[in-house]
Amino acid sequence: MIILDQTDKRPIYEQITERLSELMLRGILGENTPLPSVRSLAAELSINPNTVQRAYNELDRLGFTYSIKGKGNFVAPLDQIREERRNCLMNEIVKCINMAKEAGICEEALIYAVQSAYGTDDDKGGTKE
Amino acid sequence: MIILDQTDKRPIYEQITERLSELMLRGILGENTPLPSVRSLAAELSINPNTVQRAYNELDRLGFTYSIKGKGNFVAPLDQIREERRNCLMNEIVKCINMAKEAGICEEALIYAVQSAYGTDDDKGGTKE
DNA sequence: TATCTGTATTAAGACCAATAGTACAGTTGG
DNA sequence: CCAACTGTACTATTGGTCTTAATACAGATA
Repeated sequence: MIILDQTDKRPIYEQITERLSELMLRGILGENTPLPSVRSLAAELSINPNTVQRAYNELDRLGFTYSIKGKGNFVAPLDQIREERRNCLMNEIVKCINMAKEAGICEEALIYAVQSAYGTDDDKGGTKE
Repeated sequence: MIILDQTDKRPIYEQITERLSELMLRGILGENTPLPSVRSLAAELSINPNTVQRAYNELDRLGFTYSIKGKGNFVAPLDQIREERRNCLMNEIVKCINMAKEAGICEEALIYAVQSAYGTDDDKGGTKE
């Protein structure tokens, strides 16, 4: 479910947070699904329970999960989270586009990049997936 | 020339590196322009000379500047740097686009964002610049 | 009640950013 | 030549964060 990347320089708790939120955003972990317990995930990853708890705290703070004492941590309803995610991504993309413009990248190159990703360009690439 | 953001959690040397590379990419600091000396910039920013030197090392390593012992640090020829910058930005944008697709953002929204930035959308915004 | 769950706290070690101080090497102008 | 500038290198120390470690307490459940 989770694989830690030792070469990744980011903190372990951040890797866990990112990985789990990714699984939730993709729907692989559905609403109200219980996460592994703090202690069991720590044992599985051979890390300290405190580190797992820190990751879970982050997820809770960000609204990805809710926790019930004595029962566990559970995936929260994520429609609102997904909407925020989209807004956040659009902001990021607008920033990137403006930087691209400033760096001298032409509009057509960006349009083409979008069409390639969505498989709507004339012939190339997007046959798979 | 450089203003440090105390609220910025990134290291000081990174802020300096970013700010100076920005000035160079925009042509505000032209080719072969000498940067402030390690000690003078440190005095100006009220930080340690070692921190400035670390920033200058980064710029040198990235190809933004070249240094001559006893003379100073100078802005490097930047055509190649600009090209690398464009490649880097395009990679970033492709990543963003793919994340957007995965998050459920439609192709049209991205096309519109591009057109808005370049002022080629029908009526909105892009009157200035 | 035993055992699972989450939560909180404190202490210690490792690592990095940054400071401080010193030293050495090359350049330049008087 | 020499004083004063430049870059560069090195060690030591401080402060903060990440992580581990060891407890402790509280709620849920079979």
